[in-house]
Amino acid sequence: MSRDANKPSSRPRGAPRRGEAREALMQAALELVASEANFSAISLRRIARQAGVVPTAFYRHFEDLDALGLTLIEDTFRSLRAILRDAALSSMPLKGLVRYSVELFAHYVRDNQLLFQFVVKERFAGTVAMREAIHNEIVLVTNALAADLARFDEFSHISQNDLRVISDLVVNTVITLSERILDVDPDNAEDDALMLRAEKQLRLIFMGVGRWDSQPG
Amino acid sequence: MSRDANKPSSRPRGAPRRGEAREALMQAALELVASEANFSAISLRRIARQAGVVPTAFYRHFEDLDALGLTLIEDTFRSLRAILRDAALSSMPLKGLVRYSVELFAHYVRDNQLLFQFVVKERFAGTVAMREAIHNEIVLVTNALAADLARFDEFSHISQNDLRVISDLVVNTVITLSERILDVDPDNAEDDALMLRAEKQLRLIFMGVGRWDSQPG
DNA sequence: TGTACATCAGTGAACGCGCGTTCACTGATGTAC
DNA sequence: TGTACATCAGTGAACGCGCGTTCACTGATGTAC
Repeated sequence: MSRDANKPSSRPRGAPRRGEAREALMQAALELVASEANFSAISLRRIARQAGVVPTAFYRHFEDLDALGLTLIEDTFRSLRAILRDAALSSMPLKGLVRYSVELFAHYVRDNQLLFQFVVKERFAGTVAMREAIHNEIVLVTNALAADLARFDEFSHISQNDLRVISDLVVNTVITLSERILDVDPDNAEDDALMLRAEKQLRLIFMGVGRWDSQPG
Repeated sequence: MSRDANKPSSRPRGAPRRGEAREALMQAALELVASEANFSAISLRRIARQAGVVPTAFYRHFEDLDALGLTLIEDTFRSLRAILRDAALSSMPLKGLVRYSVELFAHYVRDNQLLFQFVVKERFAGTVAMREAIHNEIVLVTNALAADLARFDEFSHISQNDLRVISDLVVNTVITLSERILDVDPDNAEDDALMLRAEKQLRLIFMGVGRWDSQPG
């Protein structure tokens, strides 16, 4: 039991402490979106209620709901970019890279379930601003992957453009994996099957790359 | 000019003729979803207004908005299944199949732009019932593709399970293509680039299949 | 061909509700002295 | 260490609005005779 719980307080039970409302609103939005259809289906008032805050307090932290949504997207990808940077995939041997990457990514999606659920839903169903923000971030990830692949000798026969085409296919496959992981109970056996399938698909793609000729004539 | 336009009528200009309201409501929903974020963001009253019908008329044709959404999904896939059946891809030579399939599908998506836009948006952002309906239909398409592939000699060394893994990757790649086609202006040059990229990705996959071994060990 | 009637798609008024946003306020916290 | 004050996060009442849904209705269409 925390000390606070024993002290008399004018602050309602469960309400966020001063200065924590912003985080509480973001978390509340994520929770509601995860349990409902999507972001446009939930109201400012419900988010405030879930955050334990009065509706008008919302405006102290965000201009409107759009601003909150964009902040959630930015946060998700800032964190994802950090993970991908720290993973330093390009310094690994190609052998084993696929399995390692799939497991890393799957764990990361699980650890950030609510954020990814939000992004998956808003990627096509969000406002134009949100869709563009997500799209731009995915393009950045794809470009980074293409640059990483270019460092491997195994891909020296592939043109820069084709490396982007291949990276695009890889990224889409990994996105599909994460969409599926989010649909499945965390400690379900199905989870392993999803990862195994994605792994097979990525190995299949890289097998094709071995035979690929960037200058067909 | 139609004869109706010359006859005096108590029916308001633009309002659907008797018995056409159901179609008008479905079309109105598609138009509004295409111009807004998604289905959950539009109201029964706006759909009725767009259809040129009074809100209560909606209940003559659908129990609620959910029922309308599910009907749109069923219609989309009934039509798509018919196209794929008639295309009879499995009776074609494998050579040239990729280009033909990509072009067929791209044209079909363009011709049914509003329906596909609806499905793309609701695939992850819809109600549970809508998401399940879409998911089940995609599984059916994937199974059908696996069965088609099994008829080719080129794939005789692939296990049934691996054929499904491969079909899944192909279907996902084609879904991604259609999502992108819907984001782009119809007579834009970018359109060809999208098709070319998808074509390359599919050829890459089938190159991998040539080297694939279903019994590694 | 004409008439009486049943059907039922579409109407229009009305309801209570949750919504986003405004406004003046309160009172806890941090800072200057 | 104590006091006065500025800041500003959070409050609570109030507003007008569009919403989904109900209900009794109207009147065009198709059918039986």
